[in-house]
Amino acid sequence: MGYSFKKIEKKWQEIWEKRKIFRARFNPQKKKYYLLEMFPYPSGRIHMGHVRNYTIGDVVARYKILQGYNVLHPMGFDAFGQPAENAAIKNKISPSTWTMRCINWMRNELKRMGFSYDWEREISTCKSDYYKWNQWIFLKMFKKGLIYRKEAVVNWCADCQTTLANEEVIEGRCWRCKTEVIQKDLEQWFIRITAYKERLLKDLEKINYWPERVILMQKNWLGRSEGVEIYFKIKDLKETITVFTTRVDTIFGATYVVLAPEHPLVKKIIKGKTQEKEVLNFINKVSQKSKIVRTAKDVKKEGVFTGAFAINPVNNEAIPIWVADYVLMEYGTGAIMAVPAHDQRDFLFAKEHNLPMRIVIQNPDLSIQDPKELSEAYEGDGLQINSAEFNGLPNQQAKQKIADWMEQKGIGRRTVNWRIRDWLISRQRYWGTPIPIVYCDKCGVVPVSEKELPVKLPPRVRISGRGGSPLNHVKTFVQTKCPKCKGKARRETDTMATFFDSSWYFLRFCSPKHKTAPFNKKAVNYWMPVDQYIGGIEHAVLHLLYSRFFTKFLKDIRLLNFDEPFTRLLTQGMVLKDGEVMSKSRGNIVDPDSIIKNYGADTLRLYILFAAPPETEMEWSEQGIEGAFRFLNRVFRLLEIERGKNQPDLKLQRKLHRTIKEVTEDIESFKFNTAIARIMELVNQLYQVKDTDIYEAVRTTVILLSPFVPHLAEEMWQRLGNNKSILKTKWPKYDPSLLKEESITIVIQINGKVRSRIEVPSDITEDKLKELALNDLRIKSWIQDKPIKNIIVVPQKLINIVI
RNA sequence: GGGCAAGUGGCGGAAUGGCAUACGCACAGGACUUAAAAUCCUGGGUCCGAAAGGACGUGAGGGUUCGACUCCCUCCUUGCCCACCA
Repeated sequence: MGYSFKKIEKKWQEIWEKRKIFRARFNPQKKKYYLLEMFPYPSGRIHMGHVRNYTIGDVVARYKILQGYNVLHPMGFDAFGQPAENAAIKNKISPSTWTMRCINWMRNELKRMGFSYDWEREISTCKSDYYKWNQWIFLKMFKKGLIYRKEAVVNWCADCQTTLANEEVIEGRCWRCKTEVIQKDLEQWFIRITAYKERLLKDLEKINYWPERVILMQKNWLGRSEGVEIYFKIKDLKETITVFTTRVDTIFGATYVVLAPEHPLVKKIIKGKTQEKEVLNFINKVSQKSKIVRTAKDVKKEGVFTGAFAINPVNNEAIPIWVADYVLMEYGTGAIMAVPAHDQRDFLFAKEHNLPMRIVIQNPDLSIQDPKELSEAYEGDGLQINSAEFNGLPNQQAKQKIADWMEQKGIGRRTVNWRIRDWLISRQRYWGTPIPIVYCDKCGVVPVSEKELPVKLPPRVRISGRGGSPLNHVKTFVQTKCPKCKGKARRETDTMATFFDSSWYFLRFCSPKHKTAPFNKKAVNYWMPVDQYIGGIEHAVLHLLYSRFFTKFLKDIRLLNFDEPFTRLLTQGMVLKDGEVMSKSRGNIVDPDSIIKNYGADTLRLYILFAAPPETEMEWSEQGIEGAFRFLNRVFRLLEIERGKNQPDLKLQRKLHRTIKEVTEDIESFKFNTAIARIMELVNQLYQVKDTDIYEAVRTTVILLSPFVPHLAEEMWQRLGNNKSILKTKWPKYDPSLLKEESITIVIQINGKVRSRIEVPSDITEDKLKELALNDLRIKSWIQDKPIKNIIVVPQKLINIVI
């Protein structure tokens, strides 16, 4: 029952489409607003997370349209990727057919939600007119030396049969299938994102409207840390071990050195030593372990002595060199100086293997001098001891002095270490952008020339899911001519990681059909940067960091005139059911389609916006849906209330204008839940007034509601006698003179507790107010004859009498 | 282990130094109806009290303030992010 949402929603969706109401036109005369939501992977069905994300965006888009902005609000599909291959194997259809089917299905679902997209700008990354430009950008980066191929220890997912970027390894597991990731030695393509690390860090300061925690996550991911590189000569060998430390103040306490098992010097220093075999066995054992086992908390740190010694350059002491699994090749130099008295990990390892300790920083609370008395490492500040000429200095000062001294003597150097690695982008997969590279026996690695783009993905490829890149088996693809010497050559068969595709799609939306470049420069410099970006927190590092990097690169090759792509970012909260994230594996999914069918898109939109503020998690409730539906019916019935004779009284006028003010401010600050609550209050009041002409009030209410429930608003708008779309009207303005009440309730407190309330004219003087308060009967009986110490008056609000 | 959020009625949530619990859900009562649904109206933190009214009350404890859900300190719980990061 209820209003006929099915008919109404269909009707307006057709009208919007027919009248091309959301078509965005390039127009430098008009102030632009680029609103973007993260485009979906076309899995086939939209889920509540999508609905929430896109509804939030749609409110902003429609609000900005009513504010008179030239709004760009596009949608597309992040269509390459592995699930399509898995589906292809399972359903015996090609990834392409499967993906296109999913896209069609999803586009329909999105349209049924009534979102204000300019569908003429739709893009799919799996189409060659899109991925051609992936290849083009790849070649530009290649030319600038930002793309290289090298053999490296890489993350390998045995289940997906492909490599993974560091960013795609979550807690030691594949981000997609959760299989434990192992390390493999492979030749792979990398993007030198590290060349941009300083700018990626520094420009975070320019970003003022992102959630603080996203900025922080990016900072942590870049992981800049200042320290000192120290050179340890190896005794009886012409080699040097370089270690990195942030605690150079503890150098005099270094009692051994540890190399990562993968460290290239290990094999050299054990050669011919009695320990050689034992060390090799140990290295072998460690390499068998997956990353998740190796970094597990409760696992004991293991290691072996190499038989070799290193010379501590500050005191020429010979200290033993160990190999241990707690030192990682990926971080720093893959070698550390161990200071067991002042580093808990070194402490535990030293205890386990009976290695010596030396205290060099005095703990001010605990004057232990004998390391045997230590129960744990002391990592705090204190005065230097056992540190030669630096004794007695506070360690933070000593840090600087020791670094200066080491630099002078050439035994160390200040340096900055970063956590971020270069970005591994090759995947041994079919459903992705072919890497535009050719291998020629004569000329070596040769980039495909721009004119030959796109290197098209061949259709009808057998995908087994096993045994490396499927493109390897496609002769017509692999066999090609060398772009340089025209001789026989072989194509690269790896494809690009799909994060490459999504790192610049927001630029393509500005001119999606542009033929001669990835985007039209004029269009992109008009629409960009994205004014408001909306999506999930899960992309806080991966996608957002890569997109920032692409933008900076494209600026450097003079295609863009800005270097940050997203001005504002909103990360929406997840949709929960029974306190848990909605997911297939938990079986607690609510299908948006069934809600649309039973209550309509407007009800779904209203509920999802009203249930919680956009940034926090929201709990799904079927009863909440009922409530939203009931409210919309109540709104719709406003049309049936007969027009009364009386003009709206001041009370209603004031309510109306206060509501305009509050709703406007709430939308601006993304407090949609309270914006809707304010409108509900207004509607409640419209039902209270009797025999009054509420036409104007209803008209305004409908506009205020239109960003949230656009179909219902359009229908009511039309029935109120308007023949143009409500989107062609203007957002209402409030009359400031109507915000002031003529009488207000003042709270009277005694010692901070509410004891009485009085109604007074709003322009009352302070003295008059005090007098009224003190003469209030209830207050009088509270005060009696107690002395009044103080009276605090908060204008328009309260008066506090201290006795 | 480090960092960042958050903790308010039976439930979702509101209030960011000034009336705690707006708005909605659920619940209860009433009106309409032959009846039900729908709709409309009313009620509601807890405890004491017949009532008027009072006491207590925003995870726990302390502090600042005339006044604290809000600011500060300590702790507890939950969530998220990072993590043998040298």
